[in-house]
Amino acid sequence: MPTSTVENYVKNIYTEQLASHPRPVPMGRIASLLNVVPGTATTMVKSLAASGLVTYKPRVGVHLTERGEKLALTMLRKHRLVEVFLVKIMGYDWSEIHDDAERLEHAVSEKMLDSMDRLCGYPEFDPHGDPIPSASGKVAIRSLRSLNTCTVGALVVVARLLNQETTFLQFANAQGLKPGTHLTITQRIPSADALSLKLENTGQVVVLGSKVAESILVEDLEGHHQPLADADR
Amino acid sequence: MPTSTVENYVKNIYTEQLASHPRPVPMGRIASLLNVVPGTATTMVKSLAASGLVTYKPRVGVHLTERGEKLALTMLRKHRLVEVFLVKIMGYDWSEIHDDAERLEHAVSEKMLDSMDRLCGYPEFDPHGDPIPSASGKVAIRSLRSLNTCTVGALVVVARLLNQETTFLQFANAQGLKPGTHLTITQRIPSADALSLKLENTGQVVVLGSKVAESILVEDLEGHHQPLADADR
DNA sequence: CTTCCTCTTTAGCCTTTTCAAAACTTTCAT
DNA sequence: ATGAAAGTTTTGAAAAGGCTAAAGAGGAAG
Repeated sequence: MPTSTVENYVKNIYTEQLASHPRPVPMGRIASLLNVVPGTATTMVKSLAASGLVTYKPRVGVHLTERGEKLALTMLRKHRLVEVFLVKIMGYDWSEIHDDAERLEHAVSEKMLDSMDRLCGYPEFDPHGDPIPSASGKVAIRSLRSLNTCTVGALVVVARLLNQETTFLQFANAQGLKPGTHLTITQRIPSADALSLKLENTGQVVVLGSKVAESILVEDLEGHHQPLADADR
Repeated sequence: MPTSTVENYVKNIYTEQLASHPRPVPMGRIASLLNVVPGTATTMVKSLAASGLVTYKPRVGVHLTERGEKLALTMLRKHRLVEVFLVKIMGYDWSEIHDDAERLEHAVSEKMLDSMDRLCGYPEFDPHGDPIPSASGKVAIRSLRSLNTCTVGALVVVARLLNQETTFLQFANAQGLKPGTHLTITQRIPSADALSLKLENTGQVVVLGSKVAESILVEDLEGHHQPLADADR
C-alpha cells in the first residue's frame, strides 16, 4: 500500500500534469506544491520512479506512468467525494472542507467510499465544481470558459472555482459566487482591470478583479457562443 | 500534535490499565497489544515518558499521566463515535466496523467529530456497548455482569461485547446476540462447560461455551439481583 | 545459594521522509 | 562565448518507528 506521502505526490503531479501538458512536471513545481525543499522532491520522485509510479528524467521533470495515473485518479475520487460528503451529509460549508478532506482521503476504505457515493446520490462534481473520477477512472469533461473571457451582457452559470485557497473560497462564498449561481456580466472596466456582474437570484452586484475572474469558470446559458479565447485544455 | 502511533499506544495503555488496575501495565502486554517486538515497545514508551504522557518504571511498567489519560479518552471517544457513525449513518454492519474505525479515528477533526455526534443523536454507547467518553472526558459507568454469572431462569438484556475480534463479532451477530437483545438463561451444562439461552424476540436457542459467555456482558431485566461474582471494575 | 527461564532492555541497523547547504547544469543575455 | 541567475541534484544529518539479536535482571526451583 502506498503511504499517504506517496498518495499526495502522485495526486499533485497528476493535477499539475493536466496544466503543463505535454511537457513533464519540473521538480521545482512539485516541491512547492508539496511544501518541501527541492532536494526532498528529488529524493521522493526518485523513489516514486523506483516503484513504477512515475518516469523521471533528471533535470527535466516527471510524468505519471499508467499505474501512477490510476492511483492519482483514485485519490482524486476520494478527495472530491469526501468533499461532497462533508457538505451534503456532515453539514460543512463548502468553503471550509478542504483541510478535513485532505486528511480523510487517506483514511477512507473502498467500502466507505461506496457508502459515501450512495449517500450523496452518485455526484459527478464536487462542491467546487471539480469533476469526480468514476470508480473506473473516467473523468467527465466539460467545456467551460473563464469569467474573464465573457462578453458584456452574457448570461452564464458558475460551474467551477479553480482556486482552492480558503480565503478565496470564503470571499467567493460571501459574494454568493458558487457553482450553480446564475449571473450576467454587466460591465467591463479595463482601467481598473475589473469586471462587474449581477447575480440573477439576489440581484446583487459584484465587482471582481481580473485575477479573481480568471479562476472562476462558467458555462453559457444562452446561445451566444462567441469564442474569445481558449479556456480549455 | 501526537502521531497516530502515539495515539495508538496511549489508547491501548488506557484500556489495559483499566484491567490491570493498580499495577502498572507491563511492557510485554503493550508490545503484544500493538503487534510490535518488546524492544520497540520499550523505545516508544521511553519517548512517551519523555513527552509526559506516561510514567515509566524500568522492568516494572507504565502508567498514564493525566495528560496521557486525557489523550486516551479523546481517542476512545473518536473511535467509538466513529463506530456508531459507521453503523447509523454509513450503513455498516456492527460486526465489521472495527478496522475502518481504527483508521478513521486518527483523521477526524474536532469539527467532524461534533457533526458525527449530532447526526448520531449524541449516543452514550457504541455498537458493541462500550461507553463513549464525553467531550470533557467523562465515562458512563454501568454495573454489568458477565453472562457466565447469571442463574438459570434469569431474564437479561445484552449490554456489551468485550471481545472485538471480527470472527467473534460475526459469530455473535449470526446468533442474534447484540447489545439490546433480550434473552433468558434456560440451562447450564457444567459437563460441557456450556450455557443455553433463548432469545426473547426470535425464540431461537443458542448454546455458548463459557469462554464466549464470559465476554458477553448483560444487564438484569427483572428484580432478581442475585450477586454471584464481580463483573465490574 | 546457584541455576534456569522469562521478561526487559540495549545495541546496532534499516526505511521513510525531511532539511540545510554545497555542488552542479542549463539557459540567457550581453 | 561567457558568466551570472535559476533550477536541480548531492551530501550529510536527523526524527520516527520498526526489527534482530545479544545481554541483563529477577524470581522460582532445586
